[in-house]
Amino acid sequence: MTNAGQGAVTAAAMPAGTTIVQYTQGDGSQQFVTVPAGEVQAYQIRAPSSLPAGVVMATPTGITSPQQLAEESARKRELRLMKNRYKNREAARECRRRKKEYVKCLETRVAVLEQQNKTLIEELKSLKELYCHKTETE
DNA sequence: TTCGGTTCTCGTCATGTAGT
DNA sequence: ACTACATGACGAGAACCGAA
Repeated sequence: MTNAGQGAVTAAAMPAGTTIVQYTQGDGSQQFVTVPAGEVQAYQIRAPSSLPAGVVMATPTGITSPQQLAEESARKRELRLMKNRYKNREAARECRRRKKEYVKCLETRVAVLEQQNKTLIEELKSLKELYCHKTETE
């Protein structure tokens, strides 16, 4: 992350006391870093007009020591976990929605089959009666 | 009214699977 | 091998309900 460039920050979805910095790296890929509240000053915060309300740009300053790099990678790891959590939350919602829908479908099918079963039972009954009368008269 | 038990809902983690 | 996604399992909190 030493080649970090500029990025967007949105505080809205973050745990209290942290902010996310999104970097655009040299190769154009997006990277994220969580920034504890106390460290926000280490970034040069700007707010270009092209970004949505509540989003600002940030440029990190001087991350050079091994310790800082370790902290940085720890932040990256935490951020990755956070992003996974977010995605998984959505996935779980979707999964449950599908499951509900599936169960509803099954219940509908059960109702239809029960009705068919009733009809068939009635049909069988009347056929039996018909058959009985016929054999009686023979 | 309130307390304890039960059910529902949601977020998270772990794990399996398919696609690249 | 790595990644993204789907889903089961689990725990926490909310909602509901009947008994005291």
